[in-house]
Amino acid sequence: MSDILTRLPIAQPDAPVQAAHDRVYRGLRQQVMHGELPPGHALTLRGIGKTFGVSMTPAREAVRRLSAEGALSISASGRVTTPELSNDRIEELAQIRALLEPELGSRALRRAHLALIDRMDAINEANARAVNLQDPIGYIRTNLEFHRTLYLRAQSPAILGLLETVWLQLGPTMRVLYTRLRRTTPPPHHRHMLEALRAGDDAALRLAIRTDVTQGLKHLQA
Amino acid sequence: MSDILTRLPIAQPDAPVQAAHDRVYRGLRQQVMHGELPPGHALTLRGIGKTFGVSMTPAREAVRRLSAEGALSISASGRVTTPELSNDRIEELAQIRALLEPELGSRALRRAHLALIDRMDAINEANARAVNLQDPIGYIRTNLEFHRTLYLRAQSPAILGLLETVWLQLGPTMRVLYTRLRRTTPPPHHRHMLEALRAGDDAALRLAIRTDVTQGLKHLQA
DNA sequence: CATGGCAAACTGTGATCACATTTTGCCTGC
DNA sequence: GCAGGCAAAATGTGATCACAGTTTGCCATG
Repeated sequence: MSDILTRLPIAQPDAPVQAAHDRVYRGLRQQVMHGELPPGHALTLRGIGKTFGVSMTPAREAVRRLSAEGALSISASGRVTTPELSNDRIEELAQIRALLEPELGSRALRRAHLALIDRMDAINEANARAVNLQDPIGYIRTNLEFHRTLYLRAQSPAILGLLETVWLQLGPTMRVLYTRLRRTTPPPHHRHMLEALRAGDDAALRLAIRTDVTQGLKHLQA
Repeated sequence: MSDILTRLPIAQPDAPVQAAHDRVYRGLRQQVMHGELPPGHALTLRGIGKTFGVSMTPAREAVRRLSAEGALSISASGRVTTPELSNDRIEELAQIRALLEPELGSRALRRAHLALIDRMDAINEANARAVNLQDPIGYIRTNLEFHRTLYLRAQSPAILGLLETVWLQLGPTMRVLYTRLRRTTPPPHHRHMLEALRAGDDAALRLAIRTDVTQGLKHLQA
């Protein structure tokens, strides 16, 4: 049961032929978003190419695309690393999440049905298991999947797309955050979100989401 | 051919050495954001390269970066065009502006001073002149500059960066909008924004910005 | 006049290469 | 022991090329 949940959330039903640069892009993107790479981790085009079995050209395109989304930083001399965020930038990104995510939740609420809430419940349990296992990557993955499952219902691809780039930028930082504080209990506000969803309470849902988003990142401010 | 001539490195005393792909990126980005290209306009890598005097490689990188920001669309077969937005997507992007821009305005308000307001006033007059001249590109440019001048004061680069990608996506569409409705009066809410700024009234500023952003794009909904 | 098809032109993709710059690591001299 | 410097290795950049897929334009056919 949990095997399904640990799989990639975005499963393309019909994946025709993936261009090489797209395979590289997706692979790197998942590594960054799920916090598999620490902040400041260095990458090389030749190394990426070797990992994915392609030449430098597709690796460069994937890197260029990811750096445009803020998932990777490129130094003045062109070297590629995962970003190291300042506290100010983390605060800004948290603020963006606090603005966009309640809106997405509200839009999803109008279209939500019981099966959706049940699915979120299951993901939340997988999230709790990741907490018990002290598995930061699993924690980040299930946490994002919990939110994304709800927001997909909002039918607002532009907003969700923008939000995912924010998640991307926070990926390496969240890894540090969740490895450092070794939490022992799952995020309490996921329960509040589920309750508000069942009750159809828009204001309560917005508040629960905003609190969940804001609180998690507060702990990082050193 | 004059191929050799276009490839000769020309010594530029003042200009810092700018990577070729970055020059191409900036050039295309400005064309898109200022509405110099209509929605659906086709571009080719070889054509872009020729325009900027570079080979396909930097052109491809610039295009890849811009498509990651939503400034360009890439078809299934890899063809590059400016995006043609659906009404739903326009509504979403307007909603994002309505969420982010009041926040940026509010942050800027705390740091605003008289010289800033004067500068915005001057830009607004240039905007009015563009209206009189029926110059859509000038109108879009000065309109964005008006907003950006304010938001730069917010000292929130992450939020502003995200917002600029939204502007980018709306560029070609705004061109259509403003050429179609041939407005004869400048946007009235710019005045309200300036008044709220002078009064230091946060709530009034947020409302003025939200209205300005929302109203402009309402006219496009067919 | 409309339609189908086919060849030519066009276009994006990925590999490879030469080159300039940066980074690394070692070794000398103090 | 510690800088400083220098050569070697590593790295990103941009040009070029072959290739496959797509689009275009023209002509024959009905």
